[in-house]
Amino acid sequence: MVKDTLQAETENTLPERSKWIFHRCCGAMPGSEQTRQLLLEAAFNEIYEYGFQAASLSRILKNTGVTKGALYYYFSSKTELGYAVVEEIIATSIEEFWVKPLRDSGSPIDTFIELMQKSAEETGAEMLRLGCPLNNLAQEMSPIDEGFRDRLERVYASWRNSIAAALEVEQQRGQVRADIDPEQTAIFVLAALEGCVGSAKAAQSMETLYACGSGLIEYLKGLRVEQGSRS
Amino acid sequence: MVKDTLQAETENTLPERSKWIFHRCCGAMPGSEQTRQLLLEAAFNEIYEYGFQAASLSRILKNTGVTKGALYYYFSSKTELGYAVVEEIIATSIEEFWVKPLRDSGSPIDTFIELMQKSAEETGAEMLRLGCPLNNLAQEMSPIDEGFRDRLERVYASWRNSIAAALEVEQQRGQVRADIDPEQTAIFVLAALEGCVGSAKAAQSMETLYACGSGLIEYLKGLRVEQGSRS
DNA sequence: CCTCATGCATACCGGTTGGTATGTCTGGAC
DNA sequence: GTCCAGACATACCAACCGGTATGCATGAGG
Repeated sequence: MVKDTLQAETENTLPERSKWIFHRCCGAMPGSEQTRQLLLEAAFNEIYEYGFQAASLSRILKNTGVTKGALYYYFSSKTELGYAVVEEIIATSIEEFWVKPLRDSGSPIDTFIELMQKSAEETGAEMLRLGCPLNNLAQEMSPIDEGFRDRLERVYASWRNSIAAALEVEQQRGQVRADIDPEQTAIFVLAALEGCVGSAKAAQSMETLYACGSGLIEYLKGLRVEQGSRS
Repeated sequence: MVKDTLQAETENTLPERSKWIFHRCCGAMPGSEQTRQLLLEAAFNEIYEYGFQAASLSRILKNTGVTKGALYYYFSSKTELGYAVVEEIIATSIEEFWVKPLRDSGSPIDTFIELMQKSAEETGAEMLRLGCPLNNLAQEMSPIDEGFRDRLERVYASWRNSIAAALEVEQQRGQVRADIDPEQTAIFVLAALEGCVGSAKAAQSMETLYACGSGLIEYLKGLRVEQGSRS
């Protein structure tokens, strides 16, 4: 029944949702790469909602209308599917949302603060309920699976480096205090950011998110050189 | 075989580990409360290692030598066992380690920093690998189980309040800047602290833990009123 | 000495899990 | 028309899951 609904006439016809994914992710895709992408997106959602260990392949298959044979044609195991989600969904979305804007920005600290606000606005509700996908996976899987740890840490490193570079740029321009270590500060800023999201999720409270975000923003502004007289 | 090893002669004789737990937790216990406590401790370890959802009752039973009948005699379900772990293991340990020392301290901010260092020294290795038990559970279960969220948030609230109270005390003494809001700052400090532990866990790197901790300590010191001239 | 509740121990259950083996359909090369 | 590989679909599997029903030893109370 589900199958009938999903596979309308020809097998190239996919349900509306998958078409959206199809267009959003990669433009034209050869042959059945759509199926793979569909699975990746569904796996991401499933993992985001339940965590990797509790993520159910059957549920992913039910949600996509894809069968188990197809899944195991593209991914050799649940773990490999998880790895692919990290590398192809999570990594790229962090890259697009944080790393590129920070790299291309004229005043990166302002950009960082704007991205925090943008993130709260755009994905606020989802983030409040489920937290940060990257951090969720890292907390769950880092201690028990090296493969996940490697891949996740690579994403973190890229993110962290983009923050450190931003701080260094502003430092050389004299916009940021000379006595801070950009690398170390970047580590702390990223930790605090993830901590804020996590706290808000734990409390399921938007107020916590804002209170916490304000704290971080104040900290960031405190990194700037004091201008004018004391106050 | 396992059973033979564990139940030596009389059924009051418990393995060495459980005796240690027995003494550590509650002093003399009437009758079979030992079994309950043994289960709680083992369940805590299992949950700490794998998370709640992936925690296996069979593994807990294997590790303790207790049987399923005994477990379900004390706890009506896996979920109730989890709740009990939060209330009787996690809550009390946070209370003992953080809340009481902060409440009884003369200079709470210094005490807080000392507790951070003490925590890194005492449970550093475990914390590096597995993170903070409270935060782990909160991140995993808050979105999907209200019962967990309630109980965990209560622990967080107590912890947070003890930090806010500490800041307020120092503020009234003129040791801490008057322009900060103790409540909001406490939220951020706690978030940053959990963020630091989480980052170190994600990276599985002691350097990250120290770098991150230093960042937080600097932030805390920045809350103090500037003494002497500008510098 | 009998009773009865406490404190377990054992056996079993239906459901779900990740994983696999085999079958089938289809479009393009020749 | 034939062949073959890519792209799935179906059926099945052992392992494990949380949970339950029942059996049984034991010490205290009457």
